Amino acid sequence: MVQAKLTPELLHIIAERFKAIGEPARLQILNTLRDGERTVTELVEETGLGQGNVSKHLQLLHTLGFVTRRKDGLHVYYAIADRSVFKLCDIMCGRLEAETSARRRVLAAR
Amino acid sequence: MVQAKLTPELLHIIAERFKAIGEPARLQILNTLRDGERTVTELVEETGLGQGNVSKHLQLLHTLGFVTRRKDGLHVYYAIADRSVFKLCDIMCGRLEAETSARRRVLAAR
DNA sequence: CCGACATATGACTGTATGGCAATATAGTGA
DNA sequence: TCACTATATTGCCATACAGTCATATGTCGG
Repeated sequence: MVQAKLTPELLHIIAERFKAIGEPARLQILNTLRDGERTVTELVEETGLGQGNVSKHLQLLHTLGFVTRRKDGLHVYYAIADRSVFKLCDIMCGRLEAETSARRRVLAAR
Repeated sequence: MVQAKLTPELLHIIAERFKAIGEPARLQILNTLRDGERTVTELVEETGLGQGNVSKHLQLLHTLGFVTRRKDGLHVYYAIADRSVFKLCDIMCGRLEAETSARRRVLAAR
């Protein structure tokens, strides 16, 4: 949150996007797309999620700008729209590691 | 998501934390804490949220490591635990701006 | 001890949402 | 046109959760 004016509307928009990636299935989909675009069927196979479920998640991810979508005949390809989403995840993982380290230090001090 | 092994468990833990900040009220609380620790009452006044509501959100934010908590007599002070949460928000805002710019470019090309 | 104050917590309600099953829709080739 | 395939969509159900209200709990000072 840059020191810009935080209107309730902006808070809502930001929160909405965090909520989108606050779902394991959607994170899994994004991670699967990490090394290249995929069709829905491929995502279904690689994630083990149901087809209808994947489709629903993709719709939301597309609507909120997390993935791009292109159609080629029968096939629809989805890909990561902006790789900064992985930066978000990296930061969150870093926090987790820092927390874990802090916990280990507490235990070691006993 | 660093190229580390992404177990379902890790996905869940990461998602849980994104979900925590995927709620406008909690973002508002974090933003209010941005320039210094506050008591619950101060947060209630400054956010306009209900006391019970604020308390509940704080409990979750504390449990997930977003805020620290210290007690001083009658008062409990909450503060930001790790300022990287604002880095998360900055990145998300940056994405929004990029999206908005891209949209303006599309419109201008008409 | 009691009253005031600050905070946490429990119960309830209404709304949102993930996952599933079924079906609709779109595209292709024979 | 029809059958097949890929994908999107709809409706339903169970669960999660935000917000509210009331109450419980802890602290302090007279």
